[in-house]
Amino acid sequence: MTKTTSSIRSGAFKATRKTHSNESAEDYTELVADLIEANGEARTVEVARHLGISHVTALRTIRRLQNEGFFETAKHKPIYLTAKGKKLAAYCKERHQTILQFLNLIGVPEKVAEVDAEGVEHHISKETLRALKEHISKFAE
Amino acid sequence: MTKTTSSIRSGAFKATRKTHSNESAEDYTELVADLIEANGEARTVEVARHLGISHVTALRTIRRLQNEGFFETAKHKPIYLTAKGKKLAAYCKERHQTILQFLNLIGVPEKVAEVDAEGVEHHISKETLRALKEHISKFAE
DNA sequence: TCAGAAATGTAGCATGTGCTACATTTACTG
DNA sequence: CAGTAAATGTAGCACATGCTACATTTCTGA
Ligand SMILES: [Mn+2]
Ligand SMILES: [Mn+2]
Ligand SMILES: [Mn+2]
Ligand SMILES: [Mn+2]
Repeated sequence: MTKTTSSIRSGAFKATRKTHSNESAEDYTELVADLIEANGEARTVEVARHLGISHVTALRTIRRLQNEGFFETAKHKPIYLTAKGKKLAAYCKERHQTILQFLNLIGVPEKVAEVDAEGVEHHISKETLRALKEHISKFAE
Repeated sequence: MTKTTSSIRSGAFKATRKTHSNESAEDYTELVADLIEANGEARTVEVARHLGISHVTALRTIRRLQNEGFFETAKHKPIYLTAKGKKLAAYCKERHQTILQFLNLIGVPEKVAEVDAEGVEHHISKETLRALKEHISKFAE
């Protein structure tokens, strides 16, 4: 008997891996935008503190994201968002909010909702985001 | 002016990183269980094909998961799930299904739903899963 | 102003996961 | 049962992200 090879759905796994490779960009830009709004500027140590990682890891990742065009920064200077970075941050922040709102709506405890939203957000496509929004308004009638 | 340090929510980021470190275990055990059900056995190449990665990467990861007690296997032999592995696979499969069902309910297109579910699932806590189920039954009245 | 604190940066290490190239073993098929 | 195809395994590379230890620069307050 030859193997049925049960369909092969590698596409979803490939997409998930691609999403993961973009997660830092999403979390870092969103966080940097928040810090700038809250403190007037974003500094590496502060990014590290909020992410719960060492300042060295934050430094290196910020440098990579600068090379990829999300940040602008110089030695011993604060971190600025490029237009590309601002756009990504704004999209992520809005998406993050929508997800939190949804989790809230269906009765997930606040603390848990915050954790789940932080992980889930990166995997929510534009289509699902739209569906979530529509569902929220429909359900909150 | 001293920095406001805008709350510090590093807990959610830490939890997300921990979740990621467990993702392979979840996807691999679920997939291996599926393959055993569909084909009678699970082989490394087949796992690799379904995940869309090289057989070498699959081999190495399966070995790690064996050391962590999810699989049992020997050279040139198929992959078996331990009790621990079976338990994880069953939980993940059920959760995966629930999420797909929910995405379907709110009108996300099939293909997109499959991709989103594959990524999102790992970040859905027991609390959110329960809330999702309740919401599904409430909404599908 | 200037000494100590805070921030930034470098060096070097680890782990997980991705790859190709090549070797060996097992399975299938004529 | 021999020869080929498929599966498995090894070696060795890359990259992202985590860490500590230590060096240097900048900021700050007495
Ligand atoms: Mn996040
Ligand atoms: Mn976020
Ligand atoms: Mn998955
Ligand atoms: Mn899954």
